[in-house]
Amino acid sequence: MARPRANPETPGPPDGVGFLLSQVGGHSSARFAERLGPLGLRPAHAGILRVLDQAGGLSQQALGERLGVFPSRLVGLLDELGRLGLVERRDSPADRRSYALHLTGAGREALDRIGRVACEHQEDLCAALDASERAQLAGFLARIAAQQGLTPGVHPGYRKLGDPDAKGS
Amino acid sequence: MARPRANPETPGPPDGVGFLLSQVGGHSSARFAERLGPLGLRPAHAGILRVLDQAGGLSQQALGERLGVFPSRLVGLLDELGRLGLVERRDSPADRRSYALHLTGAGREALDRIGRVACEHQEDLCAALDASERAQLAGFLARIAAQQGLTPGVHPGYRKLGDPDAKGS
DNA sequence: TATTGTTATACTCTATAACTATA
DNA sequence: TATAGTTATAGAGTATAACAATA
Repeated sequence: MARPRANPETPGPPDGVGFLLSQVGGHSSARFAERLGPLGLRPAHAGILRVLDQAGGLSQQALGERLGVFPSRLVGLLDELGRLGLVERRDSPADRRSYALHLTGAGREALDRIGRVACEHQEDLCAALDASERAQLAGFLARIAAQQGLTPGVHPGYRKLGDPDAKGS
Repeated sequence: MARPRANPETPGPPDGVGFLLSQVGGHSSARFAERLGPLGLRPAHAGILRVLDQAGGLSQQALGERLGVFPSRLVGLLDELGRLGLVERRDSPADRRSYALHLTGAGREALDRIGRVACEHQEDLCAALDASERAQLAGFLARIAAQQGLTPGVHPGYRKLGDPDAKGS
């Protein structure tokens, strides 16, 4: 009764910012994953390398908490990174139960390659925008991310269940 | 040898537009899925309802091709939508193998509810931006989507493998 | 013989739970 | 008893392949 709403070119929310963000964001994720494939890595690996580059010596638990990954999942990811020689599980000096995670030299090189891949990716993705527009877009997205409480540099794909900060209801 | 590159506040691509799009886009997808939960629907259902609202009478094959979904996956999704009474599989007049898919009245109502949910979602998501900025953002995203060859209104989450248009290499 | 939709199967990914060893 | 990491198990989701009915 309110309105028929059928077939009116769908002008409302379906083409709104919410959907466009999901759509273009999903495309960006998929394309980045494709570009990472030839390096033998997935996006989850890249995120770990990045964190360890900034904060070497983390334990698996600390790393898992920072990214929002379950410990059991982290085991496999670190196994793969170890097999590729990019990350080392060194014995922790104080506590013999835990490891101190460190990037190897090859790990830092891989991170450089990932950075170049990310640059190419971004270049391709933003081909429709000039430099000033890209800066504006980055500003908008960073503000949204901050207001929504997203952790800088941490992809929500890591977090699957059980937010630690559930104050909403 | 080139550069140490360790710990320099990560100024380069990691905080670039490519990552921000993935991050905020993933967040948008996750939050929208949460908001859809109480309606008993997932984003994939919403996309189907939307297409059928615009193009009623489609066969499952035609719908699958438009969205990039495998036929076998579509069966389950349409079963669920049928069970909820939102979509009807009517007999096709010409070809008795295929169905003609139609939204029911309840399906159109559900689509209205989804529209309201999407509006709330977008409102919450863009709280950091004023109206003019949201319009600019939407413009940027629409231009990127068009240049990247994304189909309007179709989420890349449907497409999992085997692009029909692989002309790149 | 080709096509529409379906069912059956297998595979990937990830969370939950049980377990080992240290503390 | 509690904690770090691991292994084992199970569940969700989805692609591939085999199938029945119709063309």
